[in-house]
Amino acid sequence: MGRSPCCSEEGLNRGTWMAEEDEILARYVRVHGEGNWRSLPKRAGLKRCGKSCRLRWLNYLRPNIKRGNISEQEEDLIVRLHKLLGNRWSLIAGRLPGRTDNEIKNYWNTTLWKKLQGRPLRAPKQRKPLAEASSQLQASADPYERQLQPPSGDLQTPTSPLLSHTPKESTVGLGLAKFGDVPQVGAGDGSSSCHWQVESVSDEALCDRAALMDWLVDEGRGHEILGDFQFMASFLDLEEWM
DNA sequence: AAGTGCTCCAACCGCGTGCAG
DNA sequence: ACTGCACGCGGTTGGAGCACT
Repeated sequence: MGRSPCCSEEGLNRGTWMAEEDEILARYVRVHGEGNWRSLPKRAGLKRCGKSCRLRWLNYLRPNIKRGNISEQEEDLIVRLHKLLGNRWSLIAGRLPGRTDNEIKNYWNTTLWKKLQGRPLRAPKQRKPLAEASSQLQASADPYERQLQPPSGDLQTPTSPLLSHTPKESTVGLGLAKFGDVPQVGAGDGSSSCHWQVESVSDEALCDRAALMDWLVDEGRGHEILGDFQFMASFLDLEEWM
């Protein structure tokens, strides 16, 4: 509905974040937690709009953000998830701990897309060290402050029933959770119809959803399903139906 | 060394959705 | 039912830095 004007206020900083701004934001969120982004800048004393603060926190200052080049394993997962989910970067990022949707989107648009099209790639640019602010944060002993990690390739194990926790994805997750057992794809007649069994929504079912996602992403089966987007369509229909 | 073009990625923008009143 | 706010998402942009000439 009504879109609130954002970043229209005069006198707000734009563009690259300064070290001091990072520090103020990180300290504020550490103390007060995430949320209330709109009022955050005023309360924290930042000359930024809430949106900008939220983005900076989520994409850069949040603890456990994984910096560094995307590993082969991560890349492979991105490709397969993209086949499955399309440009739903936040969902894809939900399967790659420490990676942000923005990062994955950028990686896709710059590197993977070209790779898949067989276009030559320039040698991967070494990420420059974080901005000064971040290196200051990095040096801190505060456990809340960002932890820089090399790409570990240690992908998320499906302990969480949902891919992420935003309301939108929760809805998708819930929708899928209504369907219990892993679907059987490919009825043998060449079609890729799916056979679902409707179950009531329960915690158990929600957990099955994680298993389902793993099953989808799993080597071989992923391709089997993804060769035909009928399966994905089921997801979307389901989403609307919810 | 200087100029130019290209790449990458942080940040911005606009829109959709959920929710409270 | 309607309105407005807050937030999240995906697409796009702009500039810093690199490669190439």
